[in-house]
Amino acid sequence: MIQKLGREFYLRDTIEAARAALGKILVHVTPEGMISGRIVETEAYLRDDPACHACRGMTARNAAMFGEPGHAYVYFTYGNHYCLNFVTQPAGVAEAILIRALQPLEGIDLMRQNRGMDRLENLCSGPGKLAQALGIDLSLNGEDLLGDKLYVLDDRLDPREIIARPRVGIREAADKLWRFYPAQYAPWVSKR
DNA sequence: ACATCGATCTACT
DNA sequence: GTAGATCGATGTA
Repeated sequence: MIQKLGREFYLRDTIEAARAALGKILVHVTPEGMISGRIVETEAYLRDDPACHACRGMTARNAAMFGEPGHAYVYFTYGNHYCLNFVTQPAGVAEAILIRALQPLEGIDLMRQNRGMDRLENLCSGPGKLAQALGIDLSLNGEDLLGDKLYVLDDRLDPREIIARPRVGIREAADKLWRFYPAQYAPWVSKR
């Protein structure tokens, strides 16, 4: 029986959570139908990390990161794209994991429609892409991941090697290997 | 007020 | 491999 992840999954060390999220299934229930995919790439953002949106305190944009764990933090960037994060750690500790790629599972026709792209490997292989494919925007910022609209299902990941690399698109803390993906899912991730 | 730039993606060369 | 899109958040005046 596959279960929705509980609050305790998110209430812990963010790097551990970023690794543990690999293999889990992200589900968005939309009016057009259910869209889901397996999480195959994550990045950890910690409170004192200069690359983290919250490292200089709370603003209107990053407020969700300071809230309860197990909620979504969605932000808009580059004038075009939304990115989805899961808030970790207790309220007041602003940390999160960025969901960077999915292996498409359900609602693939909807994904193709939302993306205007056909190739399966190009539907969710990047944070902006997967948000577009799943129809995720700012209306889901702060959404409870234990609700019925946007949630995460537990699943087993083959206990093979998880690869750790520097995070993508940041200048600071380039020495930190806080981007994770399982070797066997490399075809679905944003970059090798 | 104004300038800069970003946890990106696509199209084009 | 590189440029252009596109706009809100943030920093500087």
